[in-house]
Amino acid sequence: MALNKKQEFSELQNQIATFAKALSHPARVAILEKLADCNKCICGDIVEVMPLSQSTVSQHLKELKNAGLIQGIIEGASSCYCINWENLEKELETLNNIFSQLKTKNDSVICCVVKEQ
Amino acid sequence: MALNKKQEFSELQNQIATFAKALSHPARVAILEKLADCNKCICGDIVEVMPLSQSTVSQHLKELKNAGLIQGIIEGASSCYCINWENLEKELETLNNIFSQLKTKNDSVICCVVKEQ
DNA sequence: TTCTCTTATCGTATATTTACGATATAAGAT
DNA sequence: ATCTTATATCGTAAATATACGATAAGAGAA
Repeated sequence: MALNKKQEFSELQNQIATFAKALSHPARVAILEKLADCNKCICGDIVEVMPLSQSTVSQHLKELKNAGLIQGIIEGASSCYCINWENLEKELETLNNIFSQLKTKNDSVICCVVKEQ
Repeated sequence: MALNKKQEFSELQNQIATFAKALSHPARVAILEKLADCNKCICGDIVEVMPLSQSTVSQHLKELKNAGLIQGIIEGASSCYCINWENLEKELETLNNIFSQLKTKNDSVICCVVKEQ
């Protein structure tokens, strides 16, 4: 079957999973690094430094855009991409917050003791 | 085709992608929340609160374990799972570090200007 | 207009992920 | 020894992701 059970989880759980999924391929991490690095952010420049075809890079760009982590604008014949820092930092904060909350909870609880081996 | 190109990316890019992939399904986020919350961490307790079958939950637990985010020990007939905070926090820090470094770089650069629309 | 250049999308093949039921395994109870 | 209980693994079906070449679409040059 492999039915989609994602809607059975909370909004927040899905939000974190969606953000993480956007970062779950090294090519997309590499694209974000390149976008932060280059001062023109032209699609072709990204393709040039990636070990992937133009169409595959375009697909990864689309996924990052859908996740809200980057923005793209058309500049004549080419497209210019930028990191959407507002969203990216918001997502990062959500991720950090949830784990620091969990840590606090976990510290006050006697959980299974893992013996050193 | 769909050849695996992951080894063409850097160690760090792959490390981040692997961590993100572990968090890229809401069920695995839910498991981490449950592990932080319950004070017994028995596999069956997790299965009970999840909208998934025992075998599927077991599979997700295995992935979290492979990513180093949780640890499991056998306690008689059942298994007890715990969050591996040391690894989890290390991975989170790596993620935070890379983006704060990128942000610093990006701030000093004239990137494509996105017009407000 | 026609040619070229750039990027997005389509079609498609393959790989991986997700999900479940069935089964194996191992511990504890009877 | 047999039964039960708990969990991991196997087998498998379906969904999704990854990757590429081909093609479409739109801009700018000739």
